[in-house]
Amino acid sequence: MSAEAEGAGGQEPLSKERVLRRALALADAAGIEALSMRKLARELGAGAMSLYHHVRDKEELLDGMVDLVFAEIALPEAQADWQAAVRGWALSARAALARHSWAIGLMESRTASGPATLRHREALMEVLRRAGFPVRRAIHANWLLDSYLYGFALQEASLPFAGAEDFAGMTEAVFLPQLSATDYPCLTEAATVLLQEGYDPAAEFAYGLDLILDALERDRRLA
Amino acid sequence: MSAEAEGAGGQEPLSKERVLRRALALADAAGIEALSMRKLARELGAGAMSLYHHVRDKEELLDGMVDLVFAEIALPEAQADWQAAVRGWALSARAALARHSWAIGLMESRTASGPATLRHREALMEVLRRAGFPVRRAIHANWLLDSYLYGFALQEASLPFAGAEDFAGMTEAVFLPQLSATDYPCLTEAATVLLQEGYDPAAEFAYGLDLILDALERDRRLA
DNA sequence: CGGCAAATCGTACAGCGTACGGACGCGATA
DNA sequence: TATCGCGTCCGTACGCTGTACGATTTGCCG
Repeated sequence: MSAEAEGAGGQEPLSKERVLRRALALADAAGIEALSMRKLARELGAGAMSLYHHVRDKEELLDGMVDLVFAEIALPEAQADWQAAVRGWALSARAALARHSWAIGLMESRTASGPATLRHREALMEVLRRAGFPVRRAIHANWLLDSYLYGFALQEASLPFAGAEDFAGMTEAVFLPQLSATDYPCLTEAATVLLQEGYDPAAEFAYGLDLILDALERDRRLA
Repeated sequence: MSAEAEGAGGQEPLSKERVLRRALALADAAGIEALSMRKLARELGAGAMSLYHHVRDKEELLDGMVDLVFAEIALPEAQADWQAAVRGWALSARAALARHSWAIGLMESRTASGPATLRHREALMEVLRRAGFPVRRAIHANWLLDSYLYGFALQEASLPFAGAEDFAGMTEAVFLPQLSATDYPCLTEAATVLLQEGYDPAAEFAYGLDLILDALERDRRLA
């Protein structure tokens, strides 16, 4: 069942790359709290301490995993329409963070950015500068976009359901009864509406993103 | 040095309230990773297992701590100007999350909202509904505002420096050398500008917040 | 073959969350 | 007053964690 089969033994030699990829897979499958050095080593058909020849710490492992997630994000394409470039990048980033929902929670404790993360920050900043944002406004825009992206991912990760089908059942069975309709009228109203119309994280994200992009374009024009 | 002095013994009896407050103080002082049940109990002048009569799990402890932080946030005042109401709430929320920077990282793993958290969500939704947002748009606005708030707090928490004075030294000593100016021209440009002008998280937050509030007001009017 | 460096791993240690069961004090009941 | 139940407290123990240390194995070069 667990993936360490890969033939009969851990033949292919360990490497940072291989360790990181397995760690990512394990976190995806069992959650970040289930990722321990011993379990990871077992999956790789190795002893626990062998991992430390490819990774200084568990911290370094986690750093690498986050950077791997960022490497999945499509870089913003250099094109005439800066809004389209940023939009594509943001949608891709949200999807990646949703695929690996443990990653966003790791970011708070991680202070050093990996190469993939840096490359994205650089590319985004370049798009903004090219679009005509002065440095200072480009910085503001960058903070705003990153904040929205990370915050949305954080909320999405902390939702108690995974897919759209879980949503209906969960809301009806857990949320609404728990919510006193007299204490929280507006929230219950919102929950019932969401229950009827369904809930699509990607669409929700796009809605706010477009609002922000419009606002930034106005900001750019009067710069 | 550690705060368990409080006289000569742990005279005042334990209570969930007291446990939570101490836990919050410990996390503020030593970081969330330093918060263990044993250490917390020692600070309270109690045995480790005594805590479990006031808290089911460490999970429940963390839930309670997060809710305590939310209780520090000023509820949006019901006033004519919905933008001012939301603005005050958001600024207060960002400040609280910055005071307890461990809180935002906890949110990813926490799915159940405490009473203080629920009250804020309800109050914010009520302000939006009263301002004339239809249900669906109010939900969008709520997601957008929460996302920006949480994302900003997350970024602020993951900055490698604490105050404005650390910032200058850190940037000069760590960031810029690490950043190859040829590989990351836009980022180095941004860093040098920030270094000159200084960096104020509260002001940065307000900038993006006002952009969002303007965009939402436009959204509201054409609803 | 010898030898050396890199890679692997067994053992051990301190610390973690917490299950379990016992000890204590206190108000209600007989 | 004696007994009971109950809420609170806590000592001990178990299985797990990250990882320091030193021994062993492996692979390559002469």
